[in-house]
Amino acid sequence: MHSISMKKISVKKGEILQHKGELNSKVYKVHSGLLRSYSIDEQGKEHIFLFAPEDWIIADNSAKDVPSELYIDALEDTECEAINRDEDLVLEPLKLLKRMAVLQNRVIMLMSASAIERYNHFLKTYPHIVQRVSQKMIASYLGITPEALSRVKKESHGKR
Amino acid sequence: MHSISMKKISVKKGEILQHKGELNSKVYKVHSGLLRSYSIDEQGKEHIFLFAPEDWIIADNSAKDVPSELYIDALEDTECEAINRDEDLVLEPLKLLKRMAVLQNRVIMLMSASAIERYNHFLKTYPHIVQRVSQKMIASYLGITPEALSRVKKESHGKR
DNA sequence: TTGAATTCTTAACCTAAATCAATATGCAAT
DNA sequence: ATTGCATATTGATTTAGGTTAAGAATTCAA
Repeated sequence: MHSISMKKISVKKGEILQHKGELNSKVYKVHSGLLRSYSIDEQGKEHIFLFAPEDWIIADNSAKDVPSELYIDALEDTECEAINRDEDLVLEPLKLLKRMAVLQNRVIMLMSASAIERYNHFLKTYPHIVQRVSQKMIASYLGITPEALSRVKKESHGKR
Repeated sequence: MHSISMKKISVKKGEILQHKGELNSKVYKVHSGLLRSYSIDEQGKEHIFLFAPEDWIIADNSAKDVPSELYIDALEDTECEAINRDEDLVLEPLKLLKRMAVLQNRVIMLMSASAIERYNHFLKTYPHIVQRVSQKMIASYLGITPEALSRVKKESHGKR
């Protein structure tokens, strides 16, 4: 038997908690503040994978023996704790299922909804995050350019 | 203590195992054959979420108290077993992590890769499935039209 | 085996969103 | 306050992929 390790961590806005390519990546549980995970593609473009505000859990989900795909950094000063991936599995199985649900929704949205629809869905689903991050970040999360988001917002003024 | 329930199920090609909107959806472990999950959007368009060949697990991942988003049906005659979602969590935690990894990859691909790139990635990642399903199905999985896939294949002839 | 029904390919045209570029607005640091 | 820098908006142009349509190739049922 071994005791469970949970390191408390303070991260300043802008600090990178985890780099792409790292091997035994951790799971982070956010107590206060805001973390995000993102990838950078071959053309150097950033794509936000997930926002993690208070009480969310964020991690790279690559297989354990494979280098991580995602960076994780802080969009606000953040207090969180680092948990080992296998321990997370045992500790909070229900949160893990919830994360799966979020991912499933994300895939469905990306495959079947237009930019406007994705934006409106985002507003409804994450009303608290919208005010805390830049348009640029939201656009990146939606999989569109900031320019496209700006135009989309103008259009939807009429419609709601 | 309660015993774990696992029902063996035989599904004929074309049969629907699970409908969108169902409430306590099951997790299916495929022994032989091929299942798929898919959604149908407001315009009536089908989007394949996942292929599940031998030894894969397929399920709707919506929150337990929420109606399922996905249909599951058989692309080939299939032998599988139905497992309750909470039991699946305990039984095969490592497979669950693997499913997360697959989903993460899928999101990254959808956000940052072109149709050609997604197709080539699919070929590399699922070489066995490619031969067993129609172009139409692959296109649907990739999030493009069959016409676009046809074009993409012609283009990549030169390149590899 | 033959007809009917999908599926696949190809082409012409259309549209949503990307790219490029210029200006405007906001914000942080001195 | 003033400079500098990132963000946001707007416009002009391009492009990847969607749509429509028609023919060829496969699959399927009787």
